[in-house]
Amino acid sequence: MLRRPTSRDVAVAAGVSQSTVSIVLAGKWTGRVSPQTAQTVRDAAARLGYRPNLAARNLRLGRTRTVLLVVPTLANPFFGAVYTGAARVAAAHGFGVVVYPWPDAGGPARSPFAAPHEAIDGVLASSLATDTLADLIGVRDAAHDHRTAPGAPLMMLDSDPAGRAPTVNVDVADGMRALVDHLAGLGHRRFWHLAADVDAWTFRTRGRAIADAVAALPDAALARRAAPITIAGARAAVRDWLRAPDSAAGRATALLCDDDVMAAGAYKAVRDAGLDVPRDLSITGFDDILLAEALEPELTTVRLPAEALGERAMSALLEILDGGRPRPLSLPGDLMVRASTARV
Amino acid sequence: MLRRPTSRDVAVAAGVSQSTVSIVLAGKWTGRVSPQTAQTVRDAAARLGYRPNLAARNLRLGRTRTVLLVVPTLANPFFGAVYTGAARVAAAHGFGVVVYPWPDAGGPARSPFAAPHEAIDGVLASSLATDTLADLIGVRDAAHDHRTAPGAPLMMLDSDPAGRAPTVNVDVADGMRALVDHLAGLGHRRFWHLAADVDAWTFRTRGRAIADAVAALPDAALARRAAPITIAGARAAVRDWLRAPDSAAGRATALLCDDDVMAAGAYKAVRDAGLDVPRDLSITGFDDILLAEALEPELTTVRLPAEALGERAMSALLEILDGGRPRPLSLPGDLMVRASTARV
DNA sequence: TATTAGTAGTCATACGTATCACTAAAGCGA
DNA sequence: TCGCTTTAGTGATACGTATGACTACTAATA
Repeated sequence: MLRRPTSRDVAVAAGVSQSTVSIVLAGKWTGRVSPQTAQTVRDAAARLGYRPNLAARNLRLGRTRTVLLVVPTLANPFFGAVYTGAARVAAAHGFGVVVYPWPDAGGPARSPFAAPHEAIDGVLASSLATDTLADLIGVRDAAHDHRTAPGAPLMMLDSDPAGRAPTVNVDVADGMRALVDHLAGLGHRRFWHLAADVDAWTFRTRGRAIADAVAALPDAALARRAAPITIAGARAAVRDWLRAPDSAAGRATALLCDDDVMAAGAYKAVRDAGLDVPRDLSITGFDDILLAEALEPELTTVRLPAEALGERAMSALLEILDGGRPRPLSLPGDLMVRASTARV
Repeated sequence: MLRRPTSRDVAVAAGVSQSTVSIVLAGKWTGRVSPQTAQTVRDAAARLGYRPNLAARNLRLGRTRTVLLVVPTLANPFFGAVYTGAARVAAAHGFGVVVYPWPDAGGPARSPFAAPHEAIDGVLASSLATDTLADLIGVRDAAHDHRTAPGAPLMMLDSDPAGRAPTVNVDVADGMRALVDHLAGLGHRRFWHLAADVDAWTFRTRGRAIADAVAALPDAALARRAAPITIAGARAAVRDWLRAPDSAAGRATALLCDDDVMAAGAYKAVRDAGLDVPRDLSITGFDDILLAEALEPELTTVRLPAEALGERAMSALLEILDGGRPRPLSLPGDLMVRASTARV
């Protein structure tokens, strides 16, 4: 019956005590063990294929060097990129990252901590309602001591900065303003905003930014409709809009979509109506997912710095774990001017 | 100094011993504790907000009820769907799933087990080279006892069934055959195959299936070129191909792409050449990602049952953990006939 | 009454690690 | 030789849980 080797097995093999093995393999405490002994221990460990038992280590230390990354869904590659950035920074600090899609998996009723990932030092959450999540996991006060969740420190990403947890965000307002300014520069004055029918900070912010930017233009008009974030949903909404434009403003010359996927649906509705993008209607998206470049014409949109966002958020969370208080941060998006926008 | 409550704290609050708390909260062992006592314990636990310490439990039990899901990347939503299916089945059995993108994060040199996720009962790996991975983590023999990784049981998904680990696959060959038959039914006889330049089982299988299916047609011709799985890469390859068709067969009337993304690139190359899809060239993809429906014309492709795949693979892995030996399994893909294929 | 069977719960222990408190030996100046 | 410091290592312990072995008590049977 093969058994996984423990530090005690290594100790026996190396002819030292278990304490010595632990000291050597921890790496610190140099000077407590002679170089020769240390080498003997390391050799024995390698020979036996020893790997520390993490459950035991975590129990002993009361921390796990693991961070939970909560994302709304893995169906959107944006969150994959956030993970990549976060994991890179975490790994550089000896931390691991566990991904948990929520509420995508398990549904809103099931707390992320109903999952067996509970052995966690901190939580990084993306694009979620801060306070809902904070309630679920119990945000750490300074009074709490340094144990594993619940009560783990919470860092938010792409979320309402007015919430209870510190945030790292994309400067969504700035990105939307760039889109509106780009369109205004092409002579557009009558705008439609196809809004995502999701109550999330990022979409509320996108809507407000459009309203503000258009309001700043002389003689500009703006109408707004909501639709689900799907190709079919956006297609239907824009189809109806084109058939029955709002009486006052008439048909817009530019359509700002909350999201690239909705823009894809808008393309279809425009074609359904026998019109052309961008000749009859300029269209913009937001996010710059793969889709944006695949569409014909290629979509003018704003690229979100997903990996950088993950990196900065993880840095901030690690700072919190070290007792720091990171300041709120905003990263700019990149305006990607492509072929879906044209002069009126 | 607030401390996270332990089972001992609950015991004190309920006026019983720690063992009793453990027995009650484990749920089994019924009959060992009277209903009244059990209720008292549960009340106390709820009042204190007690949550078991997983590190301690894992150490004690020698297992974690957690499975590692290794996927090549999270940039592809296919793997998000695999996760969703796998997590659903796992949760129903009291297991959690930890996602690890590999080699996407960390690179090939870094074993998945360099990450602090090592406390794991089994590994589910998707779309990877079985033997490479098996070497890295050490596939479990029957001789090993039931401890955490390395040496954890391995279950593969969308991978070579001839490898050392059991597999759950999409019936890729059948899907490709369906595409070729569909095209043949539209009168096509001259085919191009735009192959992914990635050495993976699924792509090798796609290529072989196309070759076999075309060979089974009378008077049919097939040529093949490789390209990276990107819009730009596929676009360039198809552009060259259209400019300089292979001497013998001439320009094909149907282009089979290994992947939807490559099909998106092919669309662009066809337009660049002043041609039309599907009038001048029918195009097919594979996978049915969001892109397929966004393209204009919508792409004929094969939908992979990603969630079902995750579900079945997780079931099989749990069966292995129970000492079973699941049989290899293949799930059919769905032919999605859309507008990118037409009569010659 | 003596014995057995069943019920309700407690005691003690081990999982594998990291670290504090300790010791034995050696070095060293006076 | 004596005290003092430094070096190199060991012993013991606790983290929080689950569970086998045990006990105290009650009820049933002979």
